[in-house]
Amino acid sequence: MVARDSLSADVIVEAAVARVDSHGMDSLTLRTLGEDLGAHFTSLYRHFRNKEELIAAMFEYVLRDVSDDVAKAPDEPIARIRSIAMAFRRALHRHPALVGTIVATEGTESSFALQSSITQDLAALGVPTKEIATRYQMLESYVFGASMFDYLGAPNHLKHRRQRHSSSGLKEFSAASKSEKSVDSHNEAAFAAGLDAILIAICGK
Amino acid sequence: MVARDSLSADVIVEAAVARVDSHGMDSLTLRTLGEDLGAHFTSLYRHFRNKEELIAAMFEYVLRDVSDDVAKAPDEPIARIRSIAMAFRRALHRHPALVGTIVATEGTESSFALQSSITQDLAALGVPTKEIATRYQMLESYVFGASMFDYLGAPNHLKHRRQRHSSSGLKEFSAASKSEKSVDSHNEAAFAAGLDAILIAICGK
DNA sequence: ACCTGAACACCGTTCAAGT
DNA sequence: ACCTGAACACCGTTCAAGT
Repeated sequence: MVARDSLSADVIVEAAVARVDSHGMDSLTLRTLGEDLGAHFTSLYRHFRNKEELIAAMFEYVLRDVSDDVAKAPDEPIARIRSIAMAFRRALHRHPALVGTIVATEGTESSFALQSSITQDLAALGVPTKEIATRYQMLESYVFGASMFDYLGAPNHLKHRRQRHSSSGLKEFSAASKSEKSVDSHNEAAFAAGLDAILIAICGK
Repeated sequence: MVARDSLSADVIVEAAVARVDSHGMDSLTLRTLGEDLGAHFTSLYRHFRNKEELIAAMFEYVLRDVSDDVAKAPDEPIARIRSIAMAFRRALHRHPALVGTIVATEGTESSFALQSSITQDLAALGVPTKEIATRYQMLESYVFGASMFDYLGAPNHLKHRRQRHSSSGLKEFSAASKSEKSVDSHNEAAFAAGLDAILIAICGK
């Protein structure tokens, strides 16, 4: 049905990302994806050994955006770490359903490069060598963890969070739950504030 | 096959939790669970409208442990919030595969009670009313998010994290990745330190 | 009333068959 | 060499049938 060789790993990954962006991770099946591409679903196995490998490629796809931002990050270690963390957050904010792909990855080249870079920044700040692993992990768990939690259920995460705020019945949450937009800005403000708190903790000697 | 009325919602939930504890969330299917219970898998529908409802009940099951600890929490607001957060963490540490159940829940009575309690603690500390929602969310995203990230892939999460530390090739991570036990204690130490950082940030005026 | 069994519409994955 | 089609072993869910 489809033109020969019109399928490539890149084309498939982009279609997969577009699908989860608009319909969520649950809607990603080989059959629906094949339909999006106008190809028989079994032909996807020519480019990916299995679904897990496709999902890992989707994660790499979002990491590519981050790498561009990292190149422009400032030199001062703390500002640099914050900048990298925010770049991750922005990438996931653009494709919230992709938080579900963090699961699958064993650790990619790009992620090791970032880990190495941040490790060096921490060392430059005078963090004792034996504390670096724990400090790094505080950052990693926070950035990925908070994003996972915030974006869970994408693309309906804002609707869900808003509903939860509303049905709590607490007056303190009525402003935040006014609209999906206000939920989103509260989300992002809370993330940035939490990141600053974590940064203060991990960058001290 | 099974004795009449031997099945109850509680029995099913406990069997489901036992299964995910030892074999992980992926292994939880109605068919395997029915086999564990010696019952036909379709008979589970007599107690839960669907699988999602069963998973919500599993989440409530872990919240029950937390409630006991909350009753014993100190009165001083900051210590109290820390104590509640650590109670959550401990409950999830006991059943790491249950982090996957956080997804499904819309917000349960128990969770609203905790939200209300923490909201009052923040108010007692003099946090401005209009900031409470954001502060609360910093805590919620941190506690659930970091735990989700740390325990992802349970019950093999320690093996995976250890592998990732090892294959990073960074000398700073060799001590942490010595054994699964050391990975675990680094995990928990990082969580506690991050929690303290978040607490400082959210409890200030 | 409670449990079983067959059936349905979906999955991911494999592999022989077409061109 | 590349794509298709049929088949397989699984899912969650529904519902008529047994007792």
